[in-house]
Amino acid sequence: MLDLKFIRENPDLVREGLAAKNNPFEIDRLLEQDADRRRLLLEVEELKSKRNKANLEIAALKKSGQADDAQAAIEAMKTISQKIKDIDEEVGKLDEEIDNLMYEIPNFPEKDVPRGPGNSANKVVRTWGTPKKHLFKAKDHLILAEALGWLSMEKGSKITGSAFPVYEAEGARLQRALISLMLDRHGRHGYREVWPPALVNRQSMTGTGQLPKFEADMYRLKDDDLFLVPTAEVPITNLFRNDVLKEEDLPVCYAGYSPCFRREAGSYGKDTKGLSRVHQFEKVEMVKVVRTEDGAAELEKLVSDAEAVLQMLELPYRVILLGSGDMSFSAAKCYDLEVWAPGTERWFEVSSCSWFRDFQARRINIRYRRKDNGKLEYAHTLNGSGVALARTVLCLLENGQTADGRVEFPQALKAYFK
RNA sequence: GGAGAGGUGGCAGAGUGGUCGAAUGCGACGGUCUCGAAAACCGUUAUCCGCCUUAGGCGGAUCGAGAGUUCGAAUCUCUCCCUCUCCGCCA
Repeated sequence: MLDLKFIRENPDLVREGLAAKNNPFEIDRLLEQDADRRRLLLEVEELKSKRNKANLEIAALKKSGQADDAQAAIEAMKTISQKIKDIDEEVGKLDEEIDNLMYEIPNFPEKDVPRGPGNSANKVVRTWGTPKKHLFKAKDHLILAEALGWLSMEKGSKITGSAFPVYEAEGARLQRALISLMLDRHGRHGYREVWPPALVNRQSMTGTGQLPKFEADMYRLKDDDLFLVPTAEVPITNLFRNDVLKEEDLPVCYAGYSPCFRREAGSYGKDTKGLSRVHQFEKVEMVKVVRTEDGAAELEKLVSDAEAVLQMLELPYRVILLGSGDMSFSAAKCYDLEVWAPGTERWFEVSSCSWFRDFQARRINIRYRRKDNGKLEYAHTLNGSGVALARTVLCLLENGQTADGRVEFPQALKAYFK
């Protein structure tokens, strides 16, 4: 969430940012409630101050045996106490309303994020490799992999439901190999490997912003009020919930694998062929907690760490800086990595790298202590896929296919097939 | 799943209705002493919010979370969460 004080002091800046994000959130009501709250606070705190003083007097009177005077003071305090209770209740109501609003206000984009509705302002900032064009008629990954016995959507729908892929033989080993390759590469570059739970509680989902707005997109275990993680971002970022880190320990970088579960409610029939949009996929996620002044630079590093994986896999890709209208709720700046799939003949998003500024840290209370003055400060958080398996597998299959229906894997991956 | 114990400041640990934001010890930081260090001694040692303000000051809140009783709650009552021990079950 944003800083209420910041909104109070920079209402125009916030208005512009939210409008650019295609979410013209009405902050006037919020500011009014905030003013009301502070007015009431002033009033009730004065009463509480009075009460605290009276309490001391009552205690002193009782101690010195002046029971009558004490009783009179107690009687006098009854009305004040009642008044405090009433105002507190009002303040409490306002607090709740303000809180609810605060949770619904999206982050505003950085200044250098191109403005525009929807994906209209998205910008390709660089490309790597040349999109492959096979000399033969390229198959799409589904036909290819089903023929090889590596993938079955049908078996998945029999045992679970639609869009739950089953991988077999080389297809299954490919999953395992990719996870290892990615974790190894990130481990060599300073990311601490972590294997988080795939189920998280409501608090964690709220902390990283999936709740309350997107509950319908999540799988939920009703009896325990637990959720299947949509990304390892949730458990890994929440690892730091309520923590106070030392400035010297930043940046902290974690990389972890988790299965990712997405209900994709409302998107039935939209690019649902094969592996392009599934309810369960595997992903290695990178998460960083950094100093406020390092956020921008760390985002660039994060993107290049995700790119490194694609380069190892010899997959041609492009880097897209998302325009203001296409960014997620919590992001301040975001890059997507898209890989060309010559069979399906389109680009697939296999990674999304975001910088949240202190938006997440504020929700979830991740702070760090400054070394020079000992002050506490909200940290900046970032995360990025490094990278998502299902679509990467899709791209590996379609890029690596041969005229006779086999698949040639990149050198770096072969080491993991031994 | 059953039975029991417990959650207090960075840690250990006292506190069962009234000058308790909280004794004491340890740790950390600053200082005295020392060529330097140790020891000893002295001092400091949370966070959030609001108000006035240049520094700074004043006030409020916080003892797992929430609700309640009371003039007044770390202390009493209720609900929830978590941790530990024993038993059962299990990979």
